[in-house]
Amino acid sequence: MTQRIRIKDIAQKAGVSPGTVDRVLHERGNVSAKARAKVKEALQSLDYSPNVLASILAYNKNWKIAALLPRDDHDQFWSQPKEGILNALKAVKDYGIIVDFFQFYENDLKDFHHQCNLILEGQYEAVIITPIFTEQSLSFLECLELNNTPFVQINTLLNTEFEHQICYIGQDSYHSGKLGAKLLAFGVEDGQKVMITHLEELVYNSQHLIDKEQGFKDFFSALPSKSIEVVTSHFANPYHQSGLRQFFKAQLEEHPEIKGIFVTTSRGFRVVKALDEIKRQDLKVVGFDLIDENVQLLIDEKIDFLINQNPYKQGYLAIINIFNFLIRKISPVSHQFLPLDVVMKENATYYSDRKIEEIPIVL
Amino acid sequence: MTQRIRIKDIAQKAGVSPGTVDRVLHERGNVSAKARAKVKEALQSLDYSPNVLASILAYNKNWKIAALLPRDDHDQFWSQPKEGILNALKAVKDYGIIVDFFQFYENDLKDFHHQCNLILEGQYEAVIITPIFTEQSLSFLECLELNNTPFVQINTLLNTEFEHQICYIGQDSYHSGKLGAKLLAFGVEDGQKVMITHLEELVYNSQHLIDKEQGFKDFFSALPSKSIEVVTSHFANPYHQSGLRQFFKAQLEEHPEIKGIFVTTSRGFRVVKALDEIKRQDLKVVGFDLIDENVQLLIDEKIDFLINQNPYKQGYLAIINIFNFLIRKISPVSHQFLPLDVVMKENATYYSDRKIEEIPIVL
DNA sequence: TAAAAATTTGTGTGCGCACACAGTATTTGG
DNA sequence: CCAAATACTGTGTGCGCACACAAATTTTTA
Repeated sequence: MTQRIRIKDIAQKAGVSPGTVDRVLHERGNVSAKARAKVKEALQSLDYSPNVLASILAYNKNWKIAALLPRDDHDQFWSQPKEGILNALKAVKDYGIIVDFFQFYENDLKDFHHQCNLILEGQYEAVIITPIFTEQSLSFLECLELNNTPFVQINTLLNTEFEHQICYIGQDSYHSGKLGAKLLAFGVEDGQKVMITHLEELVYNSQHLIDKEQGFKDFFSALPSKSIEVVTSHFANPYHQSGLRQFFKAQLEEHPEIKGIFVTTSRGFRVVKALDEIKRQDLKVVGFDLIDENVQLLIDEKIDFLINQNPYKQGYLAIINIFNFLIRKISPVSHQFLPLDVVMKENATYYSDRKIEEIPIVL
Repeated sequence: MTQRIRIKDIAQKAGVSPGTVDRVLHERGNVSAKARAKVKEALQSLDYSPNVLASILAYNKNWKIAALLPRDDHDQFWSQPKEGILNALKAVKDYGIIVDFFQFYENDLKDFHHQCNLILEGQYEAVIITPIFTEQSLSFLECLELNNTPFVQINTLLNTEFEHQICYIGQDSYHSGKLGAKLLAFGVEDGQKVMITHLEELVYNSQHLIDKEQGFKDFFSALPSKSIEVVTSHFANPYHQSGLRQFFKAQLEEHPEIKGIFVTTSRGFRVVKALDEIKRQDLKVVGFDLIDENVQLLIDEKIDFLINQNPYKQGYLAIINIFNFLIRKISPVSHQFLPLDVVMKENATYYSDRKIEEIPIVL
């Protein structure tokens, strides 16, 4: 029964009242130099650390947080950070943390802008943002800077210096591109080609896609053993299946040496579908994200590898970091790169089943 | 500012005193049927959930937990679950959780037995055990059953039914063997051979090694495209480097078709060293665990893949689950299989750097 | 039917901390 | 040198809950 040191114990040791200790701890001033010295010494020698439970209970304050994410009704990927946020919330709700969601249509700049304004009006104490539109996100973050509102970036990193940025949580996109290249290279011989495909509207307004492409290309240009050419392509509307089919047909006719495709978004399953339709099941496919359709194709051996971006964990950690920052006054590591999980048929279930991840919630 | 519902609110709504509500919540009896009904209804309609902070604070009780692990002064692997336990502890120490470590020499049955006895004498409220010796662990767990002491198994699973087992946390060894086989198969052609090597003294008293071997063999016997023979071997003393060299020399001379080696323990780096000494750098090597020596060889491209057993997380989750079980009265999922991480040169740093994992600590 | 016993209910205290306020010591200025 | 201003210090209350104990009510018994 190691007795924990309380403020009262410090006060006794220093020969002052608990109130004085409290003043020193919170730097509220109104403490004589002599008393402060005695208290500081007692704190040191008894190795005091506050009982956070009691502290929070006494604070009796709520913290409002805004979460700006794409809507998850069309794209299963975006339901995962949301789920992570909601689960982390279970862990910290007794600490007074409240989250409001602001979700925008993934291709709708105006909607994004609108949601940003709603957040600015709402007076939040911290913001979680998925800055998938580079320019618009930058101007929003500048507003937050002016408001002294701290924020966390998840999923996509805008690598600008901000005073009030708490941290970035997500993948190292550049290295995920490199890893994708390595995985694709397993099945590709000297002299053959590989293709990198972005299925996205505004590719070059999306930093993470640019970074993935760079990593992918750098891997192949640094390969000593084989010479493999990289074909770059993008297709704006991933929901237009017949267009997608035409697109791949044309690309593959132009480059018959292509043996593998790297899909930089979570739409790998659409690519496989298009390839199926044009009877090209022979190509290696490496994609991103464990959404149901992709995992099924992994099991069916139509996708070779998926790289997991840990979207669930991104949301979870965003809340935890905000909690640490706001309440525990702990400044976290500024760039938190989540693991680049290599998912294949043999280990897929251990990633897509999230039952374990929900357990570690500490109330 | 969503006002949280307190016991006081329930009492008011039900027209009774807070004491009565408390009695209903904790099923302490001494409540009339009428009062109980009113309280239960109020609890339902107001959707009460207790403020755990306040609850724990008022309990003012400590929980003693024993952790039985191999010593970590010879084997870096075992320092990781310990580290996980210590970090989880930071998260829950304010809830009154205290851990004592009992560490035994990894090859010393007597020492194991001795540590078990110390735990039994110590009156612990829960136990974390690494049951690497099957028989001896079973008899220890039976003692815990008699004492009504709940426990968590980590790392190795003894798949027996126990009444007081909280859960198992660790890898699915069988499937990790299968995964290892798949990874090794990338570099092996039809008609060639692969070897599985156990570097351990008491192989067949260690359930996880048996399971890995089975998974490994099952993969190759189910392979439709190629026919690859599996050579099974074990070497008792991993610290005897010259013996190890002799051992591999003999094995590889007997089976010159061997193109890859699967090492079922964390001693892959010793295998590579032995292979280096007999000038066989051409073999593919797949091993386990991100200990420094292994990671270095991964970066040097002398080990092709490592499978991460997440030992840190095992320790971390053990504490969290015990916390949930003892304090929050939540019975967790009985078998928590951690992901089978595929680690290679390109993503190694994202696994071996544990700075992020330490952040999510709540509290 | 009254007293004793058993059952049910309400009140008060403490967990460790944050913060308000009252109380005491020190400094300043006329 | 004394009052007023200022600087410092101690005490008390509440956060929501668990639990002990006192008070009130009902039931049992003679």
